[in-house]
Amino acid sequence: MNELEVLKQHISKRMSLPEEELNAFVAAFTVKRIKKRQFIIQPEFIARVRTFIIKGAFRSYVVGAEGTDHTIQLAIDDWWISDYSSYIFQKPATMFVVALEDSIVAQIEYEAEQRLKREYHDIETFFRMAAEGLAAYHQRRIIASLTRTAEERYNDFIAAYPGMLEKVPQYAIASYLGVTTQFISKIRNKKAASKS
Amino acid sequence: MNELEVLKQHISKRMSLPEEELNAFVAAFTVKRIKKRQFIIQPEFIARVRTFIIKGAFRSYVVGAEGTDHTIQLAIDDWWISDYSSYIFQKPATMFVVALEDSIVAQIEYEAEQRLKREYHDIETFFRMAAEGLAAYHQRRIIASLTRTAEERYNDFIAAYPGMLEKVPQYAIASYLGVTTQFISKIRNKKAASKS
DNA sequence: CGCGACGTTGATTTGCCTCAACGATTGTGG
DNA sequence: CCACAATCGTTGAGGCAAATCAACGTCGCG
Repeated sequence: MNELEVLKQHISKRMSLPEEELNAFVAAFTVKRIKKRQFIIQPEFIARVRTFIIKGAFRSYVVGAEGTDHTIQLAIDDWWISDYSSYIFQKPATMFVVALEDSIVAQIEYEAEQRLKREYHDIETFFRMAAEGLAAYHQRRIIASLTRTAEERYNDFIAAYPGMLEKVPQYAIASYLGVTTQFISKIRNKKAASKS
Repeated sequence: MNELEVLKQHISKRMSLPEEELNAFVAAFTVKRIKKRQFIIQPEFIARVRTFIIKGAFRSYVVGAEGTDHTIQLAIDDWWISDYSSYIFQKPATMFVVALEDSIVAQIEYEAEQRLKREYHDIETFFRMAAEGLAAYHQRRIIASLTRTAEERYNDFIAAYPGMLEKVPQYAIASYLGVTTQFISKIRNKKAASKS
């Protein structure tokens, strides 16, 4: 039970729901433990659940034609992760989603989510707002990729998500930003040099 | 009235609504004519309306530090356009949105949209699905920018949106794809050469 | 007609990648 | 619990995709 408390607070911070409704919502989730390097989604399979991270870290990525992988999302405590398109449209995934460390998550089945949204107007609203926030977030990332250099994007990233630096390996951040790990490395030691 | 027919069909294609609800929805929109080069959104101002394009073409863009502009969205008949973050969060815009040709649009006020979503569960659902679709669309663009070369992105773009090529000037497409017009030009004449 | 908007072409430059080799951790099987 | 292998990050040399700079052609429109 206790672990779902985190999810409960995540929800009520965003939207005030009547006690009964909040309980019905949270009750639809199942807590699960995921080991480091374990995949929760793989290409070809349909993402049947939406995953909330109670504690831990995940990375979603696609593998390009040349075999290099590209990070689509990085997520730690109190975030959601999935192959979004696969989950929303219930079509085969194109991404991998893997745990970067031993994690605890809460998952809701697609059908259960649909039922809740149908039954409770407020929960429909909750997911509408979540989707809007996600669209806005994606758009900021697009703007950053169009307007900023690799070095600026790295600095923006660590300023915006300081928690990520500790939990997430360098190569994941590099590939999220669309640069090589070597280049990140060069940025870092340039910064270190300029500080002394 | 007649012009709102296009909007009506756009909505009912995505979601079947009871006649009464559909009418209430469409009635909340106002038809407007916008001249080429006219701005419907500018930085600093709050985007108070969501705009559906009945006929025409628009471009939204931000101006980077160095003064060059970067296209965030291109939209033609049967699409929506706005400074999304500004509209959703009712905060000052950071983008320009400008008509690329004389256009006819249908606009809904933020408050009216909120009221409709509160009153009709189905309309809440409509906007939830719209936001999800947008998030998925943005995500595809992010994946393209991470995994594909400029040339591939250009070819993908014209394959996916052939209608854009005719209505939208080259420089707008270039800046949407994150490349220069010169580079697009080189791609095109390379393609022309290989065809002969 | 003349000017501004739009596109083209070629020469040069650059931000970031690739390749390669090497430390420092972390993890794991014997 | 040690040894050896992965995993992860660093450093440097060389290369390339796409940008920048510059000059010119063309169309549409006031």
